[in-house]
Amino acid sequence: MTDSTSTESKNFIEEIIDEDILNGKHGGRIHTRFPPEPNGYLHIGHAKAICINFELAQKYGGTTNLRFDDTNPVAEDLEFVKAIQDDIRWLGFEWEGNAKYTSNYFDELYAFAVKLIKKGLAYVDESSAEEMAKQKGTPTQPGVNSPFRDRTVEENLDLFDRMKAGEFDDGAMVLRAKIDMASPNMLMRDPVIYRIKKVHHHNTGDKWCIYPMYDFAHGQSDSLEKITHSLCSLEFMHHRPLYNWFIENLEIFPSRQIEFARMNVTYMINSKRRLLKLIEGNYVTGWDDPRMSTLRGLRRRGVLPQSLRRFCKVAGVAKRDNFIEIELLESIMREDLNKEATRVMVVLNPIKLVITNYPEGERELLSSVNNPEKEEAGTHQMQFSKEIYIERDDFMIDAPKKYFRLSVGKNVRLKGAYIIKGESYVLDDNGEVAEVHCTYYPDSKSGSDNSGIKAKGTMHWVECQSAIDVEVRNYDRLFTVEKPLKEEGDFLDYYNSESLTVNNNAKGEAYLNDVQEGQPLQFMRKGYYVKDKDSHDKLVFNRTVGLRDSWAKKTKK
RNA sequence: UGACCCAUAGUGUAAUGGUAACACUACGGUUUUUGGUACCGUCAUUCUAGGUUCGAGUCCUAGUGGGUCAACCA
Repeated sequence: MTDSTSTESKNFIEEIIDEDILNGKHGGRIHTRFPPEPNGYLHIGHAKAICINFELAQKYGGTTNLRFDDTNPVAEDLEFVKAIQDDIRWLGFEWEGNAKYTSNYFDELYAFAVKLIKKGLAYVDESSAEEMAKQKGTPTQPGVNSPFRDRTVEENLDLFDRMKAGEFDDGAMVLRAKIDMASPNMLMRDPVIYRIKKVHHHNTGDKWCIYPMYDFAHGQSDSLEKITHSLCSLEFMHHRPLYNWFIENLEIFPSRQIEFARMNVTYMINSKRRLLKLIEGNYVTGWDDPRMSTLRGLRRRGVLPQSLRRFCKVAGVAKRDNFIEIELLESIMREDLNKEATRVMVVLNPIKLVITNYPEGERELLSSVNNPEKEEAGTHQMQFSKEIYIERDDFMIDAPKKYFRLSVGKNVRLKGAYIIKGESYVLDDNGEVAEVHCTYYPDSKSGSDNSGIKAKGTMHWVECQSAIDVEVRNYDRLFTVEKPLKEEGDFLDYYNSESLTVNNNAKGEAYLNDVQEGQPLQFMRKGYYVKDKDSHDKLVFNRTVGLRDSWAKKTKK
C-alpha cells in the first residue's frame, strides 16, 4: 500500500508528513485516529475524515485508531457506538486493535489535571456560567481574571478532589486552566477543563461525576495513544494553541494537530440538527432514508462504498472552504456501478404491446447479458411471447424526427429479442394510449439476425405473463437548490417534493426474484437500482442514480 | 473595532521561482442491439494594486472578498 514514491501530486498534509519523515520525527512512524463522538450517525462529511485518516496512514505504512470521544455522557449512547463501527467497516476500513474510548483515559486525565494544579496552572472556579461568560470578554475586548484565580495549590487540590467525590452539585464549580484572560484567542482565556455532571456514562457507568472538556481530553488522548498526526477540521484551528499548551505543560508525547477544510456537497446537508428536522417533519422516513447524507442512507440508496472512498479522494484535501458538486459523486457512482451492476429489464410505467404476427400461445426463452462490461458475469434468461410490456414514453403517436423509439410505421429493436414495426394503437376512454400493436420480423432475432433490417432505437421490455409486480422508488436530490443553507429563509423551504417518486405498477422480469439486497442492478435504459429492505410481498427497488440521459436533456431545450 | 485561516476555469484539486495541469460540469462530435458505456474535441493568463527577481499563480506589503473565534458541546 505504499505508493508514496509515486509522482502523484501531494496534498498539504502529505507534504507535512514527508517533511516529518525526512526529519526522522517519531522514527518515521505515522499513526492517525478517527475520533467521533457517539452522539449520532455518521454522514458523508465523516466519510471524508475517515478516508483521510485511514488512507493517509495506509499510504505511509501506518495505522489508524478508532476512538470514541465520549466526554459528555449527556449526549452519548451505546447505539451510536455500534452504528459507527458498522459504518466504518462498511466503508471498507479496519482500525488498529480494539476501538478506543476517551472515557478509558479518565484516570489519566484526572491525574493530568492534578499535575496542572500542582504546577499552579489550574484552579477551581466557583463563578457561575454567566459570571464566567462576562469575565471572558469578547473577541475584541480582553477578559478579566476570576476572583477565584489565585487560590492556593492546596485549596485547589482539595476542592478538585471533593468535586470528584461528588460533594458539589452540577454547575457549582469547575476546574479551569490558568492561562491568559487577555489572550486574543478566546480559547486561551482560562478555559474550563473539568465540569461536574452527575450523569450515568455509557462506558464508565457511575464511576465519575466530573468529566473533562473536549480540549482537555482530545490532545491528551492523542498523546496517550502516541498519535503522530491528529487531523481535524478547520474550526479547531483556534484550539491548536491550547492543544499544544496542555501537551507542553503536561510534558507528554507531542502529537501534532493539523486542520483541513471539511467537505461540503451541493444539495446535501450534514448537520445532525437539520437532519433531525427532516425526519421530524416527515420529509424523509428516518436516518437511513435513501435521500439522507448519512452513510446508512447512502448505503440503502445503493451507493457502493468504493464510490464514496473514491469520491473523497478525488475531491481532494485543502484548507479553503469548498462545495463539491454532487455531479462528481454521481459520475463516480455511475462509473463504479456501470462495472458492477447486473443488467435487468424493468418497465416503470407499463403499456401493453401486442405482436400481432407472433404465434398465439408460443413462448421463447431469450438470453440476456448480465453485464456487457464484465463478460464473466454471464447471462440469464428472459421469457418472450406475443404480449409484452413496454415503457409508456417509448411510444408516441406523433413522433418527432429525432425520436428513435416506437411509433406507427417505425422499426425498433426490442433489446435481446426482435425488431418490430409499429402498426396501430388503441385508445382508452380518456384518450390515453391503452395498447400498441406491432408486427415483428422473425429473422431479426438477436444474435442471429439476418434480416438486414435496420432499427435506430432499442427498447427494454418485459413479457406479460412472466412479469412480476414491483415497486420502484426513484430518489433524487433532497433540495431544489445547490446550497439550501445559503438561501434566504429556512432550508426546509427548499425541500424537493419530487425527491421521491414511486412507480407502483412497474413490471419486472422474473429474474428479479433471484436478486439479493444490496446487489447493484441496472434497470436498462433507466438507472441503477438496489433491492430495498422493504421488499416483502412485493419487491421494492431504490434508484441509486439515473443513467445519463442525453435525450431528456435534448428535449428539455 | 481584535486575532487567526483562506483566495487558480462553473465546481474541486494540481503546478514547490522557469510558458497554468487533471477531474467533474457544459457544449460539439465518433462508436453503439442500453439516447447508457467508451472515445475525440472546445472552454482560465491565477481577487486587486504595488514591490522583490532575468523571470512571480508561487516570495513581500497593502487592500478587497470569504471563513472561523465569546457552550460547564465536540
